[in-house]
Amino acid sequence: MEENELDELRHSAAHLLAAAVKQLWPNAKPTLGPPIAEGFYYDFGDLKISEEDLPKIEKEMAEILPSWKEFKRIEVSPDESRKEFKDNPYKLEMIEELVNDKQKISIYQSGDFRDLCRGGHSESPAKDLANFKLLSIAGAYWRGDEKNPMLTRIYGTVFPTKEELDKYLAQRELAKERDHRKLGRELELFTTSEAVGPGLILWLPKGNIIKEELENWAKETEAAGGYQRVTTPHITKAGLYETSGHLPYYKDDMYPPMKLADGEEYYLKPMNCPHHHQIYASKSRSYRELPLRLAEYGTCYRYEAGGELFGLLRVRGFSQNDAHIYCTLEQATEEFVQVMKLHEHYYRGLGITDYYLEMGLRDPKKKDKYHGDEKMWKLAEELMRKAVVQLKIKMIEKTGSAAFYGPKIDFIIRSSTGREFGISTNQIDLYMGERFGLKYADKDGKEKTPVIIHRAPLGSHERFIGFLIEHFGGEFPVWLSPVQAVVIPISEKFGEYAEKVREDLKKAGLRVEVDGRDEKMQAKIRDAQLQKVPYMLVVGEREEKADSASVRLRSGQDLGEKKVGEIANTVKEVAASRIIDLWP
RNA sequence: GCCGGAGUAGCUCAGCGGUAGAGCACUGCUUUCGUAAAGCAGGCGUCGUCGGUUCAAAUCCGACCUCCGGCUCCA
Repeated sequence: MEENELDELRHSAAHLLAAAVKQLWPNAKPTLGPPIAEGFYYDFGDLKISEEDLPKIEKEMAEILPSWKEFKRIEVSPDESRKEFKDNPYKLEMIEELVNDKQKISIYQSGDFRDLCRGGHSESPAKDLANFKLLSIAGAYWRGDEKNPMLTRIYGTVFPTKEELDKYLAQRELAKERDHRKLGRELELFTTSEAVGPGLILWLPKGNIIKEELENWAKETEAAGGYQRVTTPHITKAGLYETSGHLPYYKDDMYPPMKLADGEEYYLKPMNCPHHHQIYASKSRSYRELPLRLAEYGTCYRYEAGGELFGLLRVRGFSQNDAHIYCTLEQATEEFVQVMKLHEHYYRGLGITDYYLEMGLRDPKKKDKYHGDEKMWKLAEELMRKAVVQLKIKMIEKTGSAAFYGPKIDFIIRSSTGREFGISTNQIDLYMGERFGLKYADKDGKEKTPVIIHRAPLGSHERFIGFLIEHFGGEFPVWLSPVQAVVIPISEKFGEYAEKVREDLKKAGLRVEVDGRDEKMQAKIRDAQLQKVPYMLVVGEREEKADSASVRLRSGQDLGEKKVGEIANTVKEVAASRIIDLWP
């Protein structure tokens, strides 16, 4: 089915939903009901319902549906429409907008239900709309503006066939199973504590292994890419953010300052850039030093609004895979290309194939929200576009989502559950160098201001690991697996041999545990399986005699008996090469 | 921050005015086992916090905190 046909189907289902709601709650005020990526929603004013009402609404929808032979378009005059929707201030507002824009006003009628609508419906709704399902209920601001009243939104979906609907619902279930918050608890990766504070992640030993492995990878990769590592403190004087210009924009999103006895105010750092700029400024720089690439897993704190917090994906404290590249204007595009390639290198390594770019541009109606002159904005955009063109990565544009000091390019990656993660923000920044008075001596002896590239390919540990958990469903590649192998003695008699196998593998640098509990082998396999341990090494009499272990992969595959030396070498190789396969 | 929902054992959840429950996990004993759960026994809790109503509150009411579904926001 064509995309717009699917949209028509979904938009039609939104009408059906509104009809059912009107039937059940005559005072409800339908507002807007568009199709969205995975279905549709309809927003209602003056409707107070809960999830338990959804089946009732579905039933009503099913009852109404057979009477919907078609959508009939009726053009009406402004006055007629004002009269018809006199009780619905939201529709009246839309009518006035249509009148102002000199647009025709149309009403679509299906069965007994009439709705103000510009059209785009299925041809024979009674037939087409059978496979719908209401999914959830939520609040949403009228017109998406938080100053407006809160409406009640009902989400649903519809598909041309029952098979497609079932498939979609199964996918939703899978995503639920893979939710990083659920797996994070079950696999003992991270936790939070009310005593510590919301949005502040406590990494458990197993989660910390993933964090450190990633960090080591980034350090290695970036060292090879010419980055130098630095470390900067977590707090800083308010003046630094006055210089950067962030303070007026982000004061409310920062933890309030600590006031010292001498009157000085210190903030927890919400980003690393200004600190790195201070390192740049610590001595006089020559063009010969450029590009100067300063990298740090910098820990930042942002006081995100309470309702924003979400597992590992939106937190108040996070460690960013951050770096700033100081370079000449001529070097900027090539450096930016390298940064993009670095992203792709990381993604390839983790089997992430589904990603695209989003370019954040200024909202042309709100130019006073941004700093810097027209020329600077145009040039920054141009330099970044030049880089993107070379890489042929799909890019969409989004007006209004630039930083206050320049356009930006975000990488959006999609996990195997379909969830999208905005993972890294990149910029060619022609503004902050000036603002911080950064200089270098050029060939001709003149002082010039460096261009600054901001980049963080792996985003923050928190969000990136949140992504990885869902992407792999907890089945991490061997190099990231907190426990790489479990030795399972089939009875207590082989406990000693199991310990010896563990020692041998430990010597090879692997993370191995022995499950020495007084349980049946089947139970131990089940538990290792639930912990998603890549290798289960079963040992009994045969293995003890042969200095071997029977290898079961978490895929369920039984590789049979292998010499301990071979297992150690193979697993060591698999881990060291950071591949995703378990047994090449 | 806003709308809606929820907080009971480590986890999943039942109980909804009259002395706190189950399964899993945990501990002990029996069992010594060949590729996804052996059996028996035992300990398990300020029922999110504070306040109120009541002879009596996990249960009813209020405020706050935290979490969940969204909205808005994300340097």
